[in-house]
Amino acid sequence: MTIKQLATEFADNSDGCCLPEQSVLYTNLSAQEIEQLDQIANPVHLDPHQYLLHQHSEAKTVYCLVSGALIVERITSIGQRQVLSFLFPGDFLGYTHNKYFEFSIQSLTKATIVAYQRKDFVDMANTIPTLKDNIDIISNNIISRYLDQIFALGQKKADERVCFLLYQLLRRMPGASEQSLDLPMTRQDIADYLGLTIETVSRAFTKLSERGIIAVSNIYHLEILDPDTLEQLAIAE
Amino acid sequence: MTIKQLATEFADNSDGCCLPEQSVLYTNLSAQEIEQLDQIANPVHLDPHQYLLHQHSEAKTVYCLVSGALIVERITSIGQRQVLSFLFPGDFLGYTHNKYFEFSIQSLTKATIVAYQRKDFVDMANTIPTLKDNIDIISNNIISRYLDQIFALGQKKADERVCFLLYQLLRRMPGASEQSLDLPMTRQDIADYLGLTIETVSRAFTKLSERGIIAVSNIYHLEILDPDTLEQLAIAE
DNA sequence: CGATTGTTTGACACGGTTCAAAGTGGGTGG
DNA sequence: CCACCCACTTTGAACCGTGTCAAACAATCG
Repeated sequence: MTIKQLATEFADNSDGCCLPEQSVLYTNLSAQEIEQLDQIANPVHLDPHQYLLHQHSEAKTVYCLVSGALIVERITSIGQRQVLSFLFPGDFLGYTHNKYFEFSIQSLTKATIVAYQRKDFVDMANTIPTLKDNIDIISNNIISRYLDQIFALGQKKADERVCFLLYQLLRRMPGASEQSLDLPMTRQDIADYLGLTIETVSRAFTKLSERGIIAVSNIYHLEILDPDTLEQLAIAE
Repeated sequence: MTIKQLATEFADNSDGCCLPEQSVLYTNLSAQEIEQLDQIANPVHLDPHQYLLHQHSEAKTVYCLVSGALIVERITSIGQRQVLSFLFPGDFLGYTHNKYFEFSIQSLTKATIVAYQRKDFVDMANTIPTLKDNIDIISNNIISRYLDQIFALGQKKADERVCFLLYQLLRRMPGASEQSLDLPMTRQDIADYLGLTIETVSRAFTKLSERGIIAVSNIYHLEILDPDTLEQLAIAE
C-alpha cells in the first residue's frame, strides 16, 4: 500500500490527516522518490491507547504519522511521568542515533502510521539528498519546539502553561480553527505535559472560562472566545 | 589560523579545550576534509560576558566552541530569562534553518570559537557526507539533552534540579572530576536554567552541603563528597 | 578600606500540591 | 431504555515548597 493511498483514505476523516506532500519529510521529493519510499513503507494502524513503541526498546524503526494523534512520554520506575510532546499528522518520529528509544509513544486516537526499517530508511536518505535535508529541517523544528517548552516549564505560571498548550494545538492540530478545538488528550496528559497536577489544570480551565477566554463545551471540546488574550498568555513576553 | 593551531594553543589551559578530533563535528573527517574546513574558519576570541550572537539577529554564522564556556539564553520583553543550555568545548552552535536566532549566546569565561559563514558551511557539508552525518548526530544529542531538561523542569523538585545540573556539568565540563567541580556560572544563571529563583538555588546548595553530598569551598568551586547520592537525586527515576 | 555586586539567610506570602469529596458522563447489563 | 457503575473531572480545604521582600554577609575592586 502506498503512502498516497493511505493518506487519501483518511483525507477527510475527523482526526484530520496529512498528505505526503504536506509533510516536511516529503517536501520537494520527486514522484519517483516518493515511490521509492513507498516500497519500503509499512502501514501501521493503531486503536486508541495502543503503544507504538516503548522506552528502552531498540530503535530499529522510524515512523511518519498520517492520521490521528500520538503522545510521547517518559515514565520513571517510581511512576513519575513527563509528556514530552503531542504528535499530529505529518510528524516524523522515532528517528534517533541512539540504540534505544528514550521515550514511549502511544496513540491518543485511532491512528495511521507509516513505518520504515531504520536501516532501510537511512540507506535511502543517503541516496536522496532532499530527504536528508528534510530530516535536518525536522530536527530543527523539533529543537525549536522543545526550546519553547523549556521556556514554558521554566518561566510560566499554571494558567499561562495551559494557554501555551492550547495555542500550540490551535496551530498544529488539523481541524482546529480560531474558534474551536478538540482535545484528543485527558487532563492527566495535559498535566504531565505541563509539569502540573490534574487539579491545577482543571482549575486553570475553570479560571480561563470565568475570564471569558475559552468555553468548555465538553471535556474534550473547547470554544476559543478570545484568541488574542489566549495568545498573549501563551507567549507572555 | 587552523583549527588545530587554535586547539593546541589552548590544549592545557584551565578552562579545558577540545581538539578537533574530540569534537563530534569533526569525528571521522579526513585530514584533508579538516583542512578544507579550516579554509573557511574564522577564529573568534571572547572575553567573559561578551555576546557572541543575539536573539532575533540573522542566523548567518555557525560556530564551534574550542575553549571556555558559553550560556544560551532567551529573554522576553518583560525581562523573564530562561537559560536554555550551557556550552562547553567541542559543542557546535548556531546551526539552524530559521532566518533568525531564537536565543542569545554569551560567554561565561574567556572563550575561543571557530566561526563559519553558514552558507559556506552548508555548501561544504553538502560535499562532505561525514560532516552532514555529524551534524545529524549533534542534532540528536541536543534533542536528547533537551528531553532530559524538560523532564527535570516538569518533574523534579528544587534540590533535584540542582543535582541534575551538577551531574550534567560533571560529565560535560572539561576539567571536572568525580571529586570536584568549577562552576563557570552565577547563581542567577543556575536559577534561570532550572526555572527557580536565586534564593531557592542558594538554599539547595546549603541543604546539599548539610546533607554531606557536596562541599562549597568557594562560590565557584564545589567538592563532590557523595557522587552516588548526587547521581540518584539527579536522575531520580 | 569603603563601595559595589553577588550570595546567603530569614520571615512571610502565595501558587500549586495533596487529600478528600462531590459532580459528570459514557458504557454496560438488567 | 433506564439505572447503575466506573473512570474521569471538578471543587473544596489544608498544607507545603518555592517565591518575594528585606537584611545580613562575603567577595571583589578601585
